[in-house]
Amino acid sequence: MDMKSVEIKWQNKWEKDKLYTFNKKNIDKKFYCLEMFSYPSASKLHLGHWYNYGLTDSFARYKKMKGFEVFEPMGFDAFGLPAENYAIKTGVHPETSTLSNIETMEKQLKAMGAMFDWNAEIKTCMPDYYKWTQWLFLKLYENGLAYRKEAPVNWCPSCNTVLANEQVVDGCCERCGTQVIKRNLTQWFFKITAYADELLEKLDELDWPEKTKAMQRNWIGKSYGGEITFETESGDKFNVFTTRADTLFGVTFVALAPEHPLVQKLTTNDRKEAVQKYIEDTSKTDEIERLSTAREKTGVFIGAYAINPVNGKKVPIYAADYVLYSYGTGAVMGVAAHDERDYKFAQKYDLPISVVIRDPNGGNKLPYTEDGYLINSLEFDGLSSEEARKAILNRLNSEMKGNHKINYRLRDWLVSRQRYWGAPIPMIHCEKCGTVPVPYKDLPVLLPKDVEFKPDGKSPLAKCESFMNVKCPKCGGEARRDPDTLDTFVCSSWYYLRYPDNKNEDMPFDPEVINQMLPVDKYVGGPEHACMHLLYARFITKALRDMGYLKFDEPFKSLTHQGIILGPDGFRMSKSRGNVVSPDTYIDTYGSDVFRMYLMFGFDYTAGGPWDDNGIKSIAKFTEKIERLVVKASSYKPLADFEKGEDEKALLFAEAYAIKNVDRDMNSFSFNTAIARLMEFVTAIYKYDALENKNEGLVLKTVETLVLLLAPCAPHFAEELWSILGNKKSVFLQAYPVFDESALVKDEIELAVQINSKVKCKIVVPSNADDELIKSTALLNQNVEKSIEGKQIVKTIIVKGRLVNFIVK
RNA sequence: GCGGACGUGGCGGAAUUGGCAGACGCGAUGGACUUAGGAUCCAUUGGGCAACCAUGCAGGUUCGAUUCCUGUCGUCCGCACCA
Repeated sequence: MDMKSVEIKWQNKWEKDKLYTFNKKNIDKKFYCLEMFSYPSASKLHLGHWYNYGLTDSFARYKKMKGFEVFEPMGFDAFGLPAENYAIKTGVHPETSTLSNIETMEKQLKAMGAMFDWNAEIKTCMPDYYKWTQWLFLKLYENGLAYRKEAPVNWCPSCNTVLANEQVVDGCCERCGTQVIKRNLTQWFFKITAYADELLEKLDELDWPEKTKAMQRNWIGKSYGGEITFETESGDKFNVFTTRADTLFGVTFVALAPEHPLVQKLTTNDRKEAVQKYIEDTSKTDEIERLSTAREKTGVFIGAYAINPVNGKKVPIYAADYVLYSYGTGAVMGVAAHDERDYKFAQKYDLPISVVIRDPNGGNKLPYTEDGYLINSLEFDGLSSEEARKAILNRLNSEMKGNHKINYRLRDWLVSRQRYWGAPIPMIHCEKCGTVPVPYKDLPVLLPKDVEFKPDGKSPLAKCESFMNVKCPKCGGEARRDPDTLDTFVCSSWYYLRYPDNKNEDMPFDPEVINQMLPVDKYVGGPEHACMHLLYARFITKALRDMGYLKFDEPFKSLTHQGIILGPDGFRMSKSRGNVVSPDTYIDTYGSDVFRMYLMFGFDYTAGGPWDDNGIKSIAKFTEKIERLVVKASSYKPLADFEKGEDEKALLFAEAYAIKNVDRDMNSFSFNTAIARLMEFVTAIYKYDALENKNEGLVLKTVETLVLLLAPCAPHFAEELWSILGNKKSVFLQAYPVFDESALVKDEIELAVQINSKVKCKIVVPSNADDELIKSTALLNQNVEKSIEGKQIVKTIIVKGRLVNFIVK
C-alpha cells in the first residue's frame, strides 16, 4: 500500500467531514483528552512529540470508538525566551519566527494524523489569548493573590531576568545553566502559599503517578513544629521555627541568617567589623557552595545574647549562613547535642553542648537526632519527645512566648520577568495613586512591536517610551506602565480552560461550558513539569474556583507521563552524541502509522527505552501481513449461519480474547501488549484461513473485528482497510467491538498438576469439571502415579482453571 | 542525607487477586522457495544429557513468591544546610 497517498487521502477526508470537531450536543459523554501543548520550535517534530502526541491520540481514538465525545485540542505555548534569544542573535522579530514556526508545526502535527480539533487551537502569544492571561493577573490581584514586594530574588545573569524558585536547578538557571545570583528587586508574586495545604491534601485523590505526587509533596514541604520567641538583652524579640521543641532546654546558641534585619541592629560595636566582613564574604560565595551540606558551617558572633524563654538561660547570637532567610523565620535555635548542623557549628566555634534527650536504646553518641526521653529539662524530664513537643509549646503558648506552627517550604511564585517576549503585566505605576491595575475594558495591554530587546538587565519594555507612558486610570495624571512581562508558566497555567471556549471575546471562558468540559479526563506529558506547570495549574484552578468561576477543585483528574525514547546506544538523544533518531526518515519509508505503531509496540509507555531499527521493520511486516489478509477477505461473502466446529470455536475464542485484552490494554496505556494481542489475533485468523474446510464469512467477520481493533493504532491504514472491506462510513464512527463472553469458555482446559508445589505434568479436563473429576483425572496420570507411589496425600489444592496441587508425605 | 522507582533470556519487554515464569517481537540457528535473498513461509530458541536449576543477592511468610515482608547490593530519577 502506498502509505503516503493513503495518509493524505484520509487526512483530507477527515478534515472535510469535520470528523474530529467536538460536538457540544454530546457534552454529557465528553472525554477531555489533553496533551501538554508544545513550544513552537524551528526544528521538526522530534521523537518525543510523536511519542506523546501520537500515542495519546491512539488512546483518544480508542475512547471515541468506545462512545465518548472526545475533545482533543492542540495549541502553542508561544511566548518565551528561545524566540527572543533567536531574535537577539539574528534580528528576526520573535513574533515573526514564532508564527512561522507555528505554521510549520501545525503542518507536521496534521501529517501525524492525530484527531486534534483545530477549531479549538490557541496560541498564547496572540492578543486574544494574552488578554485573558492579563485578566487572570488582575483577578488574582483583586483577590489579594498577586502582590509586589522587594525580595532577594534569583537572577540569571545570562538570561538577564529573574527566575522562580522552581526554575533554579542546583543553583543554576534551568534554561541556560548559568549560575544564579541573588538580587534585591521589587517583583510581582502570586500567593501560591495560600493554597499550600490544599495543594498537598488534594494530591491523595488524584490519579497521578505516585512519584509526581511525592515530588509535589516534597516541594510543598509541610512540617509541623512551633515558633518560639526569644528576647534579647536589649528587649528585641525574634522568633525561631523548630520541629524539635522538645530540645528547647538544650539550646546553647542562636543563629540568624546573615540577611536577617536584627543582625544589623543587634551587632555590638566591637563586633561590627567582623560581622560586616562575614556578611560580605558570604554574599560572595555562590549559591551552590552555600547550599552544599558538605560545606563547613561558618558564622560569626554578633556580640549580643538572647534569653531562652523556657529557662531564662543567656545564649550567644551568631550570624550564620547555614540559616536560610527565606525559610521559617530566618532564625534557628542551636541545639548542638541533637542536630547534625548545630553540632558541627558548635564544634567549630567551641560552643557548649548540652544533652537533653536520652536515647532509649542506651546509645550516647552525639549528635543524637532521634526522638527519646527528656533529661535536664526540669519538670519535663521523663516525657517522650513527642509528649514534650506538645507540652513545652503549650506552656510557652500560655506565657505568650511561642505557639504551635506549621511551616511550608513552598514559596510564593515570582512571576515578573525582565524580558520582552511575554504578556505585559497589566499594571500602572502612578506617583500619586501608587500601583493601579489597568481597567478591564483597556485589556489587552498590547505588547509593542518595535522594541529594542538587547539584554542589559533592564526590561526591554522600559526603553519603549510609547509603551511606558500612560495616563493613570485613577487620577488621569502622567504614569508609567509596569515594564515587566509575565513568566510563561502563567500563560500555561490556565490554557486548558481556554481550549473549550477559545473564541469567547467577552470572557476568558464561559463558566457554564467550562464546568461541563472540565476537569481534564486524561492529561499526558513529560514528568519534568511536576513542580512547575502541574503545581501552578492546580493553584490557578483553585484560585479561580474560590472566585466563583469554576466548580471543580482539580484541573487534571488523571495524569500519565510518557517515558523517554533513548538513542540506539541507550543514551539520551543529543546532537553532540550523534545518536538522534529523526522521525522523518522512518515516516518517509514506512508511513506515519507504522512509525506510531512501533512506538506503541516497542516500549513500556511510561518507561521509554532505547530505539531499535529492527523493531520498526517488524511492524512494517505486520501491517503488510494484515493488508494481504484484508484484501483476501474482502472478496469473501458475508457470514451466514454456520456450524461451530473446533476450528471455528478456536477462531471465535481468539477474537473474543483479542477484543477483551486490547480493550483493557488501550485503556491503561499498555500499548505494547495491545499490539501483541493484535499480532496473536492475526496469526489465529491466518491459521483458520489456511484450512481447507473454512467458513469464509467467519473470516470476514473476524477480519472486520481486527480492523476495528487496529484503527486507533494505525488510523490511516485502518481507514483504508475499512473501505477495502466495502464500508462507506469512517471506521472511527464504528462502535468498538464487544466480545462474546461465551466464546471465551472453552470446552476443555489444560491444568497443571503439581506434587508438593512442583509441576509434574499437564492434564486436560472439561472446563466445567468439578473438583472430584479434576482430582481423579490427575491421579490417573502416570507421572503423578509414580510421584506419589507409597506416599499419602495430606492435602489437595485446586485452583480453578489453573492447577491442582497434591501435598504428599 | 531524605523521598520515589526499578533490577526477569543475547536484546526490547510480558506475567489480572500470590497459582504452569519468559506472552509478543527482535536477534540467532536450521529448513523450504529461489539465479539471488537483507523478500516470504515453516521449525527451534533461558540453562542442563537428565533429575532439576533459573526473575540482582541473603533470609522470611505460604501448599505455592517475579508478585507480600525483612535485610543487602546495584541502577535511575527527584529534593537537599528546610531548622
